[in-house]
Amino acid sequence: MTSSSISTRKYSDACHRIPVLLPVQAHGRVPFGDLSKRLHVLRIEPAVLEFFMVGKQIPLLNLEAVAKRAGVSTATVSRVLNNLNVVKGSTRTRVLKAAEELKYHPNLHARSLARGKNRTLGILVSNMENPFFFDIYHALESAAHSCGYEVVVANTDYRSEQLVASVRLMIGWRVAGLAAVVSEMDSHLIQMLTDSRIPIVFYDVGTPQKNITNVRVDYRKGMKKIVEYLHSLGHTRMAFLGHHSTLGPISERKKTFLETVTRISPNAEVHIASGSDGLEGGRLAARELLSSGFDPTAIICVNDFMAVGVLRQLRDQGVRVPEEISVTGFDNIKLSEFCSPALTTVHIPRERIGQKIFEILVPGASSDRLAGQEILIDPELVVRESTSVPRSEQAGGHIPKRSVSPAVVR
Amino acid sequence: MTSSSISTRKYSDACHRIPVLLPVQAHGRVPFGDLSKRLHVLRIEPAVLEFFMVGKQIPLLNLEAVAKRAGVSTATVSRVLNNLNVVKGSTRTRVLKAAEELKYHPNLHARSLARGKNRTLGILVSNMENPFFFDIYHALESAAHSCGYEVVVANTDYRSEQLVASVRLMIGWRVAGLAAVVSEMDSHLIQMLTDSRIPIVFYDVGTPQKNITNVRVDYRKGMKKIVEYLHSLGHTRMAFLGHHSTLGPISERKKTFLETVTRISPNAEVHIASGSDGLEGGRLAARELLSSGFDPTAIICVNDFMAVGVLRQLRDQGVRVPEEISVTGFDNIKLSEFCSPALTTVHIPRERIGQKIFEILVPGASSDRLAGQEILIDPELVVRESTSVPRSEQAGGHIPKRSVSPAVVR
DNA sequence: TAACTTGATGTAATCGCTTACAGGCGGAGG
DNA sequence: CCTCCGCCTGTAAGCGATTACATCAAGTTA
Repeated sequence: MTSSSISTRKYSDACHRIPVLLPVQAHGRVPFGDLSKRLHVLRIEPAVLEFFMVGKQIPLLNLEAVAKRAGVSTATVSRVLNNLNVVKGSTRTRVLKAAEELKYHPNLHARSLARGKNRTLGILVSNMENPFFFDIYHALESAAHSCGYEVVVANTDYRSEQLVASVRLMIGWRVAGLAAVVSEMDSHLIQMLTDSRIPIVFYDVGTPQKNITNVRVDYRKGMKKIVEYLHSLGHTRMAFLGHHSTLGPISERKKTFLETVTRISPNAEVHIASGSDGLEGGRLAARELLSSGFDPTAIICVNDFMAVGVLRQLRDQGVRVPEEISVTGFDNIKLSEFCSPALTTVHIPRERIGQKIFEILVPGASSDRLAGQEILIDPELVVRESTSVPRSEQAGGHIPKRSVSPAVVR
Repeated sequence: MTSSSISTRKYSDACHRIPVLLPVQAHGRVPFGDLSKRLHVLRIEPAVLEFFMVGKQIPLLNLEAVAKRAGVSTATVSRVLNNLNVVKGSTRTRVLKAAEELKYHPNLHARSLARGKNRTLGILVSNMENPFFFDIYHALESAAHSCGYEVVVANTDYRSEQLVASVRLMIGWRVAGLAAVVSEMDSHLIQMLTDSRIPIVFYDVGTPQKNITNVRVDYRKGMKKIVEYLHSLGHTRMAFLGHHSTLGPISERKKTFLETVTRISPNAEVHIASGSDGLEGGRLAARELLSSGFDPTAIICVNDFMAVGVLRQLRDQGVRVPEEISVTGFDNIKLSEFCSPALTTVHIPRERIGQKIFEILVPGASSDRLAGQEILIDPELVVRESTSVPRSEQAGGHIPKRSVSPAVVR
């Protein structure tokens, strides 16, 4: 104990978290600069201090505690908890009892780290509020749970910076597989995912590669079915209502619409309009469309959400559907069956897509080799109440016929 | 090299994952039992074999690789990546360059483990498809992201065994805080969560404790507003449509309905009916209600989802809303604004709830001390198109008045 | 210049778990 | 009886980060 010099230099890497400077004493004098300046560091707003003082989370029990209580080694406890059947029955029950009494829950981070792998899948979706995305997520999760896998979701809100953050997160979590069901993917991110060597499934974006599979729905076929159906009813003045997205599926629907119309109904008049996604988007777009001078007999919407917004707006303006204008959606979300009038739309089998994604991501979940391929899924036309023969034909004395096409009715 | 005895006994704990038994040779003879019996173990279905052969995930780069490339120690790399400003500028850029080139992503499991804490919050919801739950989740996530926190969701599907699994998972992940926005919580689980010492927020269940906060909406007040409003319009034959749930909020709404009716309108006739949750539930319940003999002038639904189902069913049966029957919902989900007629309902401020939950869970996010308390949030009546004076009054020559009550209109 | 501080970085312990490997022990084979 | 096998369990080395402490050079004070 040399009382000559007590130099308590306290240095910590974690200074950004608990920035405490202890007073420094050397030869009994105040060294170097003004001490009060340093102590100032300690004068922190109470709220801020509390924020910084978020200490280590009180550690829960660990394997060792259980092992000690059961009188065995950590290895044995681990073996019991992992259901390795190499442990003697009596030891096993003793361990389980100890774990139960201590209310032990294994630390999954430590487990993932030690195992070097885990049973967690990630899924990126643009908008969980949209039942379309939800259904895929839900089907994926069901399949996963039945095989002991977990699923973590990231909702990107259609914001690409959020998407980047989510991708980083998923890679950081070292998920065993990742499903990207988003519309805002760009090549830079695809590269990042490829590099990560995590098995990936893209929905509707990109091309298959080594660890990348592509699941896509044949939108062209679906849009063709709609246009052909409307054509068979006799519609010639059609408006297509899209939304502002330059990306794949959306523009593909628009393109197919145009192609099909010009092919099967060369004399048709066509109008293309856009709004933002969602209910309000459809509503506003419909208002603009009706005041634009173009007088459609049918409005083909890029998805059900917009279509429901359109229905709402038409109703407000006193336009009867389908007598005056027919409206169609796309996706067949649940809502489309319950809005009024019920929506004629195209069904996309979300459950099958989610299931398929799981089979692709988890090797051994399916007997087929699916990874690295492109998987195409067929949509179906669903005819409900929002479409009928156009008003000119009705005026001409035709009886509105509903069973014109061989469409599926559900 | 003793050629006398080559005993290659291969034993591995991981036998449940890669159950390979190598042939055993001792003194050149086949020992103990029939060798073919053991080799049989090797004869495995190819698919199964592949399943078991899921090797270690190819390790991504780790800190050490980056450190080596940059010519520094792992400590320095860690300091750079954590933005500790103790590192020299030139070193810093060198490290960042190396990390970039190697496409390094830190392993978040290792980070959580080493730090003993993390910035992840968990949220349990009964049904993400219900926009009510989604909105809370979404608000929570927004608040979290703006403070560098992540959010993981677990969807329990109203299944209690799923809830138990999710709680286990969250505890295993050592989330920094957990929001339980579920209706199927039981005391056993609450105990489990209390024991975990994780900060918890319950929505509408349980009582505040040490690490448990309770956020609840004053449903009584909301239901009172609805009944009073209908009463002021002149309704006297009201039906309440609930769903089969013995739990808190649902039965509370029913109870308050009954209390309020008997208090302010003692002569009213009342009918209580039930269905399952959701659109179909409402639809079926409405059908049963109408064929029950009771002839209501107003149907008060326990939530908007059921109300929309009811609207749909009434429309199918040719009953006009609100002229013949008024319908009200509860929650003010987005759909209630877009269905037809737009629904009179009670607005629950989900954004504020989500935001509040974050402030409670993360110490320092708010200046108030919120943890361990009970927080009560006020709902508001939203009058739209689905309610009006009852038909008897209309027949009596009254002019339907919309502005009877001081309700908020949005 | 001696004594001390500061800045920048390396060394190594640690987080909680998994699992390869090393015994100990009892029973079967010869 | 000796040998070997298989069952069961313990020991200890990782997994990939964080961070307390040590170190060393350069700068500052008196």
